[in-house]
Amino acid sequence: MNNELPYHPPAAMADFAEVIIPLALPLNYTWAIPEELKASAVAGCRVEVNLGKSKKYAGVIKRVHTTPPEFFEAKEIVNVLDAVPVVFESQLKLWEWMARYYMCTEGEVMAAALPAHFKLSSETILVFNEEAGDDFTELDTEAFLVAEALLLRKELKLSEVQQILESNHVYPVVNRLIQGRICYVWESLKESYSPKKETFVLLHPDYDSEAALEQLLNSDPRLQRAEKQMELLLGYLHFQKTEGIISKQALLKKTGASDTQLKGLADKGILVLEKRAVDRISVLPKDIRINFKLSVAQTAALERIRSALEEKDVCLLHGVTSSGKTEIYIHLIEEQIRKGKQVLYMLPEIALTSQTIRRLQRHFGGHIGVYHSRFSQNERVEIWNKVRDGSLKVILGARSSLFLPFQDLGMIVCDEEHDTSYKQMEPAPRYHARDAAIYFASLFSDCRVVLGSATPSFESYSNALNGKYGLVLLTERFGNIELPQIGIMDTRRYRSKEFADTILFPPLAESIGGALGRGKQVILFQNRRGYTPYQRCNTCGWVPQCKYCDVSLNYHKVYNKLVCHYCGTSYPLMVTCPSCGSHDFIQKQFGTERVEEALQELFPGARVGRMDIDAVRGKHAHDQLIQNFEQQKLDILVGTQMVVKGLDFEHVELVGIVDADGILSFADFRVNERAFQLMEQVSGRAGRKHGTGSVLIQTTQPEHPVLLRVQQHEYRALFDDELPKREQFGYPPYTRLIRLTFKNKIRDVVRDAATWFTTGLQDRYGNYITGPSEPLINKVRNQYLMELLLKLPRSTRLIEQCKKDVLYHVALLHQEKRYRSVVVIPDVDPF
DNA sequence: AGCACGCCGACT
DNA sequence: GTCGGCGTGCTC
Repeated sequence: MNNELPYHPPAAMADFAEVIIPLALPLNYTWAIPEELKASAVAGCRVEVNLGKSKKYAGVIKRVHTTPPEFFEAKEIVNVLDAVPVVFESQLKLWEWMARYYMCTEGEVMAAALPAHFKLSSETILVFNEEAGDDFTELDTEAFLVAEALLLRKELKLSEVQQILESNHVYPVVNRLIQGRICYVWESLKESYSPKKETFVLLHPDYDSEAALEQLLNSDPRLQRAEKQMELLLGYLHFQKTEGIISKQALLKKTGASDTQLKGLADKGILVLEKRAVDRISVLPKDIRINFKLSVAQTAALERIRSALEEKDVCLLHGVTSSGKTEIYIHLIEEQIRKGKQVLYMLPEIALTSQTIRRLQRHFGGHIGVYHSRFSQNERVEIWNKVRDGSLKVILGARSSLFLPFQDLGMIVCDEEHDTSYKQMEPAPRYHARDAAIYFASLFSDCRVVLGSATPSFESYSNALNGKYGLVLLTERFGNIELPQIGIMDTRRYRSKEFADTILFPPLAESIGGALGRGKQVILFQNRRGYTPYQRCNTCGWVPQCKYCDVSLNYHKVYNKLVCHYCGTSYPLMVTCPSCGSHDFIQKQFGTERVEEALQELFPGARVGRMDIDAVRGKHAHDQLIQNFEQQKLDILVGTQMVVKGLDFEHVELVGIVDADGILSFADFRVNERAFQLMEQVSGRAGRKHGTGSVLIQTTQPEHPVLLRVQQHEYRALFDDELPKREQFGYPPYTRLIRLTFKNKIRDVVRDAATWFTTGLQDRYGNYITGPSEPLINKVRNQYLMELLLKLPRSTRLIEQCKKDVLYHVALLHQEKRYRSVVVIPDVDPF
């Protein structure tokens, strides 16, 4: 990897700019810099450019130079949109690296990196041609309607034309209007970030002097008969003295006055109402408060991390659940802030609850900023700017926070580093935030990475064992709480008819009852959402399928509908079987909703909460649910993966894993690693503060080796069990994977394309190719799929070469007429 | 990603 | 005959 940036000539001399456009263009385009913009067109700034016939985009200048393009005439940049670059050189380097490593375009990276509000949209506007007059009799009905509106309004957005015509197909009409010279088209870039405005109350400058104010209060005739207004004014003066500037909202709330009273004072010119832009991010005092003591074990771990980071760029902290890793991070973060450096603290999206945020804020106050997908675009722009100008020192964020414009980064913490949500699956860039973070850190002079997990990914763990990363172990739970007792329960004992519909078998049911009886809480983990996986014809066994995807539909009880979990399409319930005409449908039961229902039958008094994407879809629903459980307003929490993520509940005594078989039967080389991580993490939710908790696992394979490892909390042993198999079958960490997905709406075409493509790679990479094969789900959104897996030895040179060859062969494939429309999606390090 | 261009089926 | 469906190629 070449980290050297090309030499930048002084800005004043540069005539051309290489610009990244937020599109999947295979290479960056060049625009000419007009004389008047030469001073302001610098790398990292956004520019407004024309692309194609009429479209405008806001792109980012990657570099400026003096080499005129050979094969085309460069168009001129229309405008420079930023006085200060929105991104620094290090972001541009990260984008470039990501595009190369993950085989996508820089434009795709840019689209993912920038908050939507920086990616200005071009909005077509129709402008009325004044010379057209007002005789529209020659026009057809539709064009007439639009012309009338234009005559009246002079300008119309394309979206407004759509409204007028009640149709999305307005282009022909617009074309006719342009042909008839009724209007012309104007493309304007619209800045969509708008600062939040709040109305503030000020005293009119006439009363700035003590004397004038006194006169106003004592003898102004306008206030003599307005008792309420006088009251409000006095209230205002009081708050102004104690709190300085006050907003209208706050004033009215504190004084209990009405809007009318305030307006009265404003109309008399005594008070002034003024709209001002305010920060959306509430400002906390910027102090650092470390008011806890590390345990002996934590202190030792902290020391070892420090010394490991003197030699290595990355250190893996392998600490059992509840060992207090966060406190260690807090100390590490504090050191960086004191040095004036910035820190990025990454967590899986779902773990970014207000619980975690508040915890960090308690220590770092206003130094900390939070960045994740539930924030509005306006909020993201504000955080972006504060990271860029250095006023935020610590960012607590999900994977996309890696893209923030850090200038002086001293450390990146990647907590729960094994978590698969660090990998973006769809769309491009399909990057892994942990791996990209390690590259990103290398761009700064002195920036280290700390990875933390109770169940490290095998990749990271083997990097630690082979000395590439430092390794620090923390084997003791904070406060010396013991790890939970894990019971494995063989459900094959309950095969008789009477248990046909049972999902919570007697031992688990009894344990739940016991815990509830002691006033304790219970978490039940069920790996599947929805009520039941499918509806099935009881006569012929037919199962309803999605029209666009090759999957069975899931039944959702709340909506009383069938839903496809791949494309989201919902269908009404089946009444008649299309295959045999029977009306007898059964619902094979499971899923979180079914567990919830079983609980209500067994424990009618218990307060049960359900946590899965369906139940917590709203913005704050997830937080709310956690809070309710935390405050013991709920007794039992039933959930999918979501309950696993870094939550800390004091009163949970029992964790039940309803169906371990489902977890153990995934068809993936990583099943065992995953299953262990999942079960170990769920178990970690038990007994975090008051005594030992217990875990009960329901399974039909009680002798399964992974379950035995889980039972003994033997991470290392599991790693040692699994690694030889990885080596034998050529999987990570011994190899690097690249998965290629082929997509087309004709099944035979994808199949042949995949085979044709594979043949092309056979010569060089024959030994490393698995497939092509049809994936388990072979059709999604009406497109048939084929997959090819490349298992490459870990030689950077070979991998780089292979990526180039793959792209070249994709180009060759597209030269074949039959395969022209086959889409090939590379996924590097798929998960 | 748009959007224009161009080539085949069902309509005034 | 043409209107409009979508498959294909191009944008500095």
